[in-house]
Amino acid sequence: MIKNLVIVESPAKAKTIEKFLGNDFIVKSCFGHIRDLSKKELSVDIKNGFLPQYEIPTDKKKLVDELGKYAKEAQTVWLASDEDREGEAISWHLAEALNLDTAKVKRIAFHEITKTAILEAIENPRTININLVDAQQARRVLDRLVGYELSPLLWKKVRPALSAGRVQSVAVRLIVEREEEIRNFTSVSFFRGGAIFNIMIDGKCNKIKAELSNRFKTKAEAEDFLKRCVGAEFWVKDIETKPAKKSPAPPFITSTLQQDASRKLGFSVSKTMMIAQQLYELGKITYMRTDSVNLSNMALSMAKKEIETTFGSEYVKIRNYKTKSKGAQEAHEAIRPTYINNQTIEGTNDQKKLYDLIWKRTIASQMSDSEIEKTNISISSPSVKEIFVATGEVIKFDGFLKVYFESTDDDEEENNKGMLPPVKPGDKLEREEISMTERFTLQPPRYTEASLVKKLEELGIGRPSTYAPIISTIQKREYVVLGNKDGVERIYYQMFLRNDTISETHKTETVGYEKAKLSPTDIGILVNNFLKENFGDILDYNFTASVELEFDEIAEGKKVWNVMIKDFYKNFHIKVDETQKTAKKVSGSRMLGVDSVTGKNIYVKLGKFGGMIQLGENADDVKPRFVGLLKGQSIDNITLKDALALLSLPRNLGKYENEDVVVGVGRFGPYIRHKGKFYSIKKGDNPLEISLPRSIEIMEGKQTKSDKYIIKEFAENSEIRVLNGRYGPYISAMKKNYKIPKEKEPKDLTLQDCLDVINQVGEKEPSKKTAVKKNKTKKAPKKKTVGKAKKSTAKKAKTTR
DNA sequence: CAGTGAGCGAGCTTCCGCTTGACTT
Repeated sequence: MIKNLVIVESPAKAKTIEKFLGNDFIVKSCFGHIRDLSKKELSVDIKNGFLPQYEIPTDKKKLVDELGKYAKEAQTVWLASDEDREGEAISWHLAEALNLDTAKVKRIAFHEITKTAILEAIENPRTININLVDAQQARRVLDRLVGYELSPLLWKKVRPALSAGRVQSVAVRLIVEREEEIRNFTSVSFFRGGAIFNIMIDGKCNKIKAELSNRFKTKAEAEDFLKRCVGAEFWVKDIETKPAKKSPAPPFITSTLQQDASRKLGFSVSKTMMIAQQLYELGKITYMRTDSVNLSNMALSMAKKEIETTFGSEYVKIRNYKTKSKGAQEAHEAIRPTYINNQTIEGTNDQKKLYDLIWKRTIASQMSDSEIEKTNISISSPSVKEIFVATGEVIKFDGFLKVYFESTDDDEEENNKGMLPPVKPGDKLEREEISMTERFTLQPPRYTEASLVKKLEELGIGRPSTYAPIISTIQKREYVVLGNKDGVERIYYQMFLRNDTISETHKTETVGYEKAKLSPTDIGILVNNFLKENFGDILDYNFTASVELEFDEIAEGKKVWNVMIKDFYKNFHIKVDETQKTAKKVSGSRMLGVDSVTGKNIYVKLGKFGGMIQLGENADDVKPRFVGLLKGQSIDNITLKDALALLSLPRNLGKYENEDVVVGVGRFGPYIRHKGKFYSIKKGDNPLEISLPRSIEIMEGKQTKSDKYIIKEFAENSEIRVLNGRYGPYISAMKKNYKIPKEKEPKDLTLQDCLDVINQVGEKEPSKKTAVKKNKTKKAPKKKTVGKAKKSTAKKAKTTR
């Protein structure tokens, strides 16, 4: 006989809470939602008040049965799902699916996992708030209607298996439009002035670096300025010192953790979440999917104590932060260490790094402001009207900067400004050098995973639990790709005035180097244009915000959920029908020009297998010619010249071993054909330019590569082989793969060695659970990690003259 | 492995938000 059953969402939470409650309580987890609309069909009865048809997914059936058994036995069932819209719905679904007697159901909620918070919740139970549940149903049904009516439209009008939705389609739109901005951007150059002055103080020479307060648009103007400075003498005109303050950033929430881990640790969004999940399950940090910057009173007092003992009481400043983000539901605390007195933890390197970041941010959020003194020295000359300014910064009190420095995406070489020498107005300065450097306006940056999350959060689109999945969905659908771009070299001019002589040099720098940035694909651009044209209201950046307002009204009982849905659906569905009937199939077809040899039209369009060039009309008696685009080419930016080059394929390079070597583009990309055999041309070689000798090299290289694939074969048993795979050498036997023991050299393995390995693994089979877990921790973070975000203008100064 | 792309029509695909687990050497 069970007295009390408590159901929470997360199993880790269940474990913790069980410790706080006495023996009269058993705590179980429902692992999130237990019912949903069927995946197979719409499952919304449109004719019948949009009644949702819920079902228990197969992988949840066992769990629901189990919970049902406990609930039946229990005197009281405490539904303790999160206190937000989704959480309320989870409680309601539990009550419905478990067939709970209302008399024995009590709804409780707590925002922090502390004993006092939980006991207090138990003291103050309530009933399920059906208005809030209805708001969730409205959200769920709206998303289903949008997703399941727009997606099939795309299958018909663009390409099968595509998808659209309230969230993902806006995410794609952001990336597509940023790319358009970049394409329409033209970089403008200007000249920035700088100077180095010297002054003797107490027999010591001090240098002052200063910047000219205005810029010049042209080289001529810049040069003119230097000419005017010939012979000029400079004095300190004015000194201004003012105190400044910097305040720490609020504690982490999901989005800010993702951004900071991306900038400082180079983690991808999904990697951050995976490591955070591990830390949470180990009891090291609080819940990692949260939109609240709030810290519990217990956490605040722990932080206070920790700061006092580590840094001193003058470093303490307890603060309450207010959540700013749109649509925040604040069901949890901010992300913080469970025990703030643990400055470090045991664990993997990644776990340690992420914990360190969380610890520092949490601690810093409760520390004093840093106090800075800023000094501006203005320097002028009677001969020129322009003014130089030297700026210096002195930290009077470091405050929170002692532990944590918040970086931003767009910090332009803010070199740490040091102290300035103690000069007085009227001091004469010796002019060592005045320089003019050509700079360029920067194009808008492409989104990183983390900066996309930031933008989505600003728009109130998506939730902490969905940021990482959104990014993977839009990549899985091939709407966007995460890629790197090599920089290009650019020349810039520099002029100097030294000893009243003007000199000029030009230098080169590498710009536009990018790592792990999101850019749209052809299909992403086409789908976005299609949706924007026909469903502009849903793609509107404010769509989510405006429906959220309505959900809030439903939650407050001011609106009826299915009336709201009806109002929305009426116009939406008409538009879907209309588009279905009238819109033409989208291929992105564009005429590039006319082929001078055949006189036929040349088009570029998106075919079943990607972008292609078409020569001639579909309606012609003769079938048109097709050539696939090369990697890096897109239907969006290809030119007639590129198309003509592609149409020149397949190209005969000449003879090798008395047979023709032909280069072309086919099903699997560019290839070389020789004696009926195909050889793929990999990245780095261009089929339009490749030479005969290089082709021969590739053909010969191919043989050695396939040789390398098989390390060892055994005459006695052809089913067992030692192979070289993606993750290194392994044993393959009867379609199963085995790890090679560390102490063995792959190429020296005998058949017996292999059999031993296979048999050993067979013995281990029964202890599945431990074996699996071991595996998991060992190789989990092997996925490619995103490198540290680098500045887009990496200077590689190299004097060429 | 194999070097397409027309058109026909079968049967398939899809949303967002809660949670973790999983047979990758």
